[in-house]
Amino acid sequence: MRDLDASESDDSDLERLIGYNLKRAYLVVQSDFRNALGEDGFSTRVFAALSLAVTFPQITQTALAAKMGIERSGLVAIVDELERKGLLTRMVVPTDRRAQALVPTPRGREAYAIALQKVRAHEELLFSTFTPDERATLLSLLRKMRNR
Amino acid sequence: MRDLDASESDDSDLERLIGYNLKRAYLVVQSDFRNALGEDGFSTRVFAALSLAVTFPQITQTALAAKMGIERSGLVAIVDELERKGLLTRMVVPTDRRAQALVPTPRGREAYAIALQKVRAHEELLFSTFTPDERATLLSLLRKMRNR
DNA sequence: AATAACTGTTTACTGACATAACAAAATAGA
DNA sequence: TCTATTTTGTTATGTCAGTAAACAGTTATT
Repeated sequence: MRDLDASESDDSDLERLIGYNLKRAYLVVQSDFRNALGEDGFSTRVFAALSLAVTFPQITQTALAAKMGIERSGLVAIVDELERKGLLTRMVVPTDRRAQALVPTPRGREAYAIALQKVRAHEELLFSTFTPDERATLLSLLRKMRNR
Repeated sequence: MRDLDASESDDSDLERLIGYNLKRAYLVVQSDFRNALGEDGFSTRVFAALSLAVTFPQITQTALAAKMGIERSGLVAIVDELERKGLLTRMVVPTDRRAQALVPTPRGREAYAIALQKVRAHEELLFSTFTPDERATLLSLLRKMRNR
């Protein structure tokens, strides 16, 4: 799904709204992401979950959902997928029998390392026309938005 | 749906990816948008369609879909909604009996003007901690992304 | 001991898209 | 001019990402 917009910079109200441009830019990244990771690759959210599980091993599902900014219920399917693929396991937490500690398997760590490289290469390509300065600026402005 | 992320700047791989930050920033804007427009307000895509119909009256559905970057089939429901609310009409194109020219009604123009003001006020609030320079920079970087 | 709160889960729902097929109409090619 | 191709709007169907509500089991509070 390429960007079909023929008249690129038509000077409409819409084009002057940050929100609209943010959405369009996000769709560009999103649509390229999967194709960068290939057929068997993760969706963005599964990649994000795996990344956080690798970075914070033994994280609980509630904590992970909070970090991702989604509901606990939504995380279930994501963890199911990663567990089914043998990339992480739900482990018992001795101190709290309700909770599940998410622990990446060795294969999970491997798969993540590979995926991360692909994602970085993908971003490298996507932002090849951006100077390092522009990338850093964009990153920090987006971070600032998240923190309101 | 507020941003539940407690540890704001945990220095994970994810936080260094532009794509991830873009997605999170987009979700912040998206979730605030509807609530800014109130109960009876438009969704982002309906607002976008109305905006373009007002800016380019008599635009055809195919052209509008192209401008929005979505498929023609997806636009049908959006135009249905706007027509049902009496904000625009599908008019006959004399030169091509297949096409429908989208023409905003006076009420449509009014509703759009009001909504646009609300959206702008919303962005003003959302970016209240941003300098004019930062806003302009963010806008131009996002535009640059869209054009690859 | 009783009540409240929390964890992971299921189920059902929504919104925002895509794809494929279609009839009616327009255009291009022979 | 006749035929074949393309285009327009539309319907039907499916997918993906997410929410909300309810639930059982467990832990915390009072």
